[in-house]
Amino acid sequence: MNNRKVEVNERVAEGMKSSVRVILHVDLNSFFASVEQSLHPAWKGKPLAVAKDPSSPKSVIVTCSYEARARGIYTTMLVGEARKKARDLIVVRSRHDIYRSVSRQFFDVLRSFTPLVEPVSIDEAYVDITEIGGLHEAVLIAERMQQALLDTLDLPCSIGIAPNRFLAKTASDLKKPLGITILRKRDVESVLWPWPVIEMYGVGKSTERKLRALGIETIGQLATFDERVLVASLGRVGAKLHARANGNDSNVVDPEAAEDRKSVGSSTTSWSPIDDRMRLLQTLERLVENVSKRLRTLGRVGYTVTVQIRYADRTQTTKSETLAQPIGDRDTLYERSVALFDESWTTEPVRLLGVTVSELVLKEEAVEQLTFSTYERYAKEEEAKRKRAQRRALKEEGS
DNA sequence: TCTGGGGTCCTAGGACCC
DNA sequence: TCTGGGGTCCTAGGACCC
Repeated sequence: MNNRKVEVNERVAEGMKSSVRVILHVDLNSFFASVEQSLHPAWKGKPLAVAKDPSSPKSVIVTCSYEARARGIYTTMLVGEARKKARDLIVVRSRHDIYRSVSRQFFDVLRSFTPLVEPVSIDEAYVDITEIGGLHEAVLIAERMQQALLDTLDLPCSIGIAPNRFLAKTASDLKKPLGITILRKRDVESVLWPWPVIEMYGVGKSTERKLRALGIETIGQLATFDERVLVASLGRVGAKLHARANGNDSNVVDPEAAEDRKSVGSSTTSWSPIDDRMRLLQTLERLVENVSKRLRTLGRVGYTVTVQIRYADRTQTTKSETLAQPIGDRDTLYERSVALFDESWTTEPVRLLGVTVSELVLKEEAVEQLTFSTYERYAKEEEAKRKRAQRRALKEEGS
């Protein structure tokens, strides 16, 4: 009996009992640097780094080409350090507007294969190809996708093929640049289990520490550990990591997920901490303008404003406020941000200042709500606010 | 190697309502 | 009138990712 037939039968059987899917994770290789190289072909094959301010040695590198990596350059390295390490390094100013627009084209290329595309960040997406081919055509589809991205956008990518998001994501990391890697459920034990837990997507330094306290060092140990103990120690994260270590991930590819942005923010770090209120407010104003502009482009407004302050000693605080009506315009946003800033600033020198607007809604919907149910909501919120203020006053009186 | 800016999701406590 | 349980919203902070 021919193999293909067996495979197809297997697939049908699998599909009937557990709705097995075929998921791709597509990851653009050193995205910003690749965009710059495609716009300046003379830079191809050369060590190239992208930084916010190439003229400042203290600016940090955001991305760099593989040629730069080969010379020991890495993301977050200071421009000054990098130039010392590679004398012939080309450092270019980052141009986020261009990257965002190329990113949209990237997703469009993926959508020309299937609508089941979920963008997850500026340079990566999940694609569910179950309906357009399934497992036995997956490699072919991945190859065509990779070629299409090279042909139309001149961008290299790595693709992971797997039955779920987590494994697809892990697979795309295995071969860079321009890799195509399949990771089956049955490969989990031999491939993933020997790795130290820190290599796993979703495990950072803090979780690594907690896992080590439980005697867990490898993904295999995590997979076979008592899940109840993990949950007791790590909460929901424990259950999620335990599932992943066993190669399981039930999250589906949801094209709508990226549609509703959760927040828009802007922050800036100054090399020498600032303690002058006027200068801090000027910075705040710049941040507010940036956020407001981007909200306008997205056609969104938000209910919650958050101001973030990081002091010279790296301690950090956030102060946020949820409003009765969503805002987005520069003036109101600035006014609320200043109020939040003044409430939380200790007058200590500030290293980082940030403004974020969240609980976003479409502007039209916000207007609709206003004519509809918002009056009610507004009245309720105001009432709650008054009560809160009253209580506060009472408490202060008492003390 | 302690250095950025953009995000998402989770948790926990307090307030409030039913 | 007192007491309790359950659910939701708000806020602050933590962890993680690219």
